[in-house]
Amino acid sequence: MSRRYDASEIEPRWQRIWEEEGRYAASDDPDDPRPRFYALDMFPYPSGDLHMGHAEAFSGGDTVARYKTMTGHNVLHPIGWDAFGLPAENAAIKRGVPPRAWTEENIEHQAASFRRMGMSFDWSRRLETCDPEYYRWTQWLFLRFFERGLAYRKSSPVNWCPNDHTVLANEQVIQGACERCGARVERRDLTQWFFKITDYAQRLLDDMDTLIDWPERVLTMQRNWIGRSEGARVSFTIEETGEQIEVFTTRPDTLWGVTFFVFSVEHPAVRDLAARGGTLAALEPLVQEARAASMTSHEEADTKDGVFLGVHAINPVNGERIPCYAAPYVLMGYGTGAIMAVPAHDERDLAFARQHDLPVRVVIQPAVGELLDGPTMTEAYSGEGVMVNSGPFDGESAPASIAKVAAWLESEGRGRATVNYRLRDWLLSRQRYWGAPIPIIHCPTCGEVAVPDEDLPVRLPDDADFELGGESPLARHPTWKHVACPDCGGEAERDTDTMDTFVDSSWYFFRYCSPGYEDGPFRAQDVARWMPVGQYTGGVEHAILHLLYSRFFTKVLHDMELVPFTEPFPKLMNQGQVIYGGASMSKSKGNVVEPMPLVARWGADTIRLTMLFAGPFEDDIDWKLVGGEDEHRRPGPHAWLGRAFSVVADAVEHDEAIEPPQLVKLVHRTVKGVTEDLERFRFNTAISKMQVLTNEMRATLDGGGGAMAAARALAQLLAPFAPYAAEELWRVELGEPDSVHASTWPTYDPALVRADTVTLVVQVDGKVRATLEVPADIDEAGALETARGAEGALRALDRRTVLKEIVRAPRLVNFVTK
RNA sequence: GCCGGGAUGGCGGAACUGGCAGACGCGCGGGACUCAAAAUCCCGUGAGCUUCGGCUCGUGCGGGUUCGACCCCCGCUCCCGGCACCA
Repeated sequence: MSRRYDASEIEPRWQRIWEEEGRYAASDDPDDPRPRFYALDMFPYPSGDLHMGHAEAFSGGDTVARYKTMTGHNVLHPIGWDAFGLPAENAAIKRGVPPRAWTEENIEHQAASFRRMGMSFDWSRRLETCDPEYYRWTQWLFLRFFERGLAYRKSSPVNWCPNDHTVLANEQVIQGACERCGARVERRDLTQWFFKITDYAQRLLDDMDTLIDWPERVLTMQRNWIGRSEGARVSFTIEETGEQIEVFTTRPDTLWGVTFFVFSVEHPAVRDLAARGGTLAALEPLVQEARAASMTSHEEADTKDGVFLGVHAINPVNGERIPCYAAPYVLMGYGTGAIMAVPAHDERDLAFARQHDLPVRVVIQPAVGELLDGPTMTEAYSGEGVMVNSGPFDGESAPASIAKVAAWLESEGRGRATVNYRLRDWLLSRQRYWGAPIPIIHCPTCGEVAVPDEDLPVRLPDDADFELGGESPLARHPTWKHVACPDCGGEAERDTDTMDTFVDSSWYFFRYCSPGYEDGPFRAQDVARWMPVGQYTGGVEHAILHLLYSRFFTKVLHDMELVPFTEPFPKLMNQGQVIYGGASMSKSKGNVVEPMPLVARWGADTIRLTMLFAGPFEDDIDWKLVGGEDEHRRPGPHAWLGRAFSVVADAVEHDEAIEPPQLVKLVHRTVKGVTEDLERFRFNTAISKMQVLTNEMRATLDGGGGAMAAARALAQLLAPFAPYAAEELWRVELGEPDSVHASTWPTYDPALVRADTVTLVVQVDGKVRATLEVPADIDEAGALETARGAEGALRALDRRTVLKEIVRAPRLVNFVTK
């Protein structure tokens, strides 16, 4: 009756044929009339083979790309590799394999797996960031940033990973530990390269309003990371030295409540002040402790710790003399590294005040009748209220008065309104080998000199020594760094650091538009045609790092007039994680499931469908629950594909049988539903609708009816999800000459989608008492009439008085009796 | 602590604008086919009660709005994720 569904035979056959046919190449023909669509997946990092996360993300991305192709778009669906980075270098150290060899091997492995998965990539645009023809342009972009003052070198305290022997960006430090290896991050003072992303803080924030198709959580994370706060800078004078020290505060309305002053222990003025006040010995341990901690996290410190510096500050608003402290709870990395302490209205200041017996003065009273008392209060009050003890501002309501106070400070020359951001400049130097060398030459006479564009790329030497310790591999290389200065010709040295790999990944999506272009990173007209990206798909782990950096790069390129837009990815879709047994997969837990063995066992289509059917794309998938406890048990989607083959084969066998109108209508409804679901990336419900169609086809065929139109629609609707099975159904079972993936997405007739009859629900007091099939175009009177006659309603209404009738023809009638 | 997202059968999930809660699938139970098993197909499957007609309860908890609430409002609990002394 029906042939057996055998993915292991079907899939490799079509994979080969598709490659011979050269499908999936995007057209750069400017006369191609089709609208363009750029379907982009976050490019993978080549460590080992594909994992379940890749399988999930790329299954979704490929479904979108294939759907867009079938709906008449000229689709750009490229693939490449984020190929620089530490794991390659660590593998080299551990196993003696050169980083390039290790990387290439993994890439070939992953590329083969992607092909096996049936991904519709345009392989002709494939790129790798470790290719000199790619990093040449990474370096070129660095030099453009350098020219514009957006790449600069400075000495600053930085995060140092003692395990990976390199510095890290703030974004790569998670709770005081290295994002990559988990080692405790140390603080070091080093001279390093930075990108001036802080210049773009406000634009990065403002333009988020246009990213309406981004997940809310990603926008929130970026907003928090940029961390804009409005407030004021106020200058305090140190009584003993006459120095002016600035603080940043979001609450200038509490200035009259300042009772002490606190420096970060790392504040540049602290040592001298402590020396002056005779408290250097007490300060020293706190300084040492801070040094040991990372840049971003001081979690070891207690808010109550701190030492008196022996000096005093003068409050500019009332001339009061207040003691100065140094304390670890004040961060050097935020604001000015010094704060005015208002213990009555700030929790941390209050804790410190109580510990050190400092006065607490209330300057905001909440409301009449609930007066706060400084000496006895146990909780700081940061809410709204009326200003008291605040000189000219007594009686004003706070914090509404902030703008007024800031204006007053400015007119008095004691401060000014300002905006502060948490965002720091992007530290991009890495003291490692496997990255794009920073194209700068340090000349004893000319200083920092850009490598001339024509000398790019600055190539990595093949014969570096990767052993850890001492200097970085490039610094240690016997000849590599020695060059003549491009300006004066004198002896000079190359910068021996490489760039953070996030620099490579901040522009790869532009390169896909102009693969192999030799006169720049991309051709402006190619980018203008293809971009911004139509749909970007990838993991939420890039919510801050990659996505913020790429937005920054795009804005800089826009300012350079190289691209006509300011946001690269207007639409973003985050797939959920694939976990196992409620926990993320990890070797140490022994719960890692690999996708490729499952593909070998059940076929790529089944694995793709299992992932997309398991739930909403953005939700996590627990493979233990959806993949089945027993790996030998046939997955549900595999059984469904088997049924699909059997119904299509039956339909063909009985193609002379009449296709009943209910089935034809269901086909149209299914086309409509699947189309709408795809537009909203609701893959799970799209698949369920196809399953309903399959079930109905089975029933129809069993009843002697035909199902040819349904079979054709099913093959086409299935194509974006299960490309191999759909192709087999289309070309082999249905005998179509050309690929299903080149066919035009089916359309539906709205007249056929509309139902002739609908279910009328009859309620009594909101409870369902009967359901009746009624004509879809029934009017209110007819609906009411019909409902009155319903048996269930009559019974329920027995001896009750109907007070009101709610009629919503044709769906519902509700009799209200009380 | 702050911010964001959640909580629906044994399980994954569905319910689009406030109108039949549980689509579809998994699992489980029963049956057909088979010497048998696997595969496949058919039927059943929220809970309790039932005179087998139905009835009652049911979407984390407590209130509210409404003819009607998984959906809207107020107050909680718990879970997941992010940030975390941000002045």
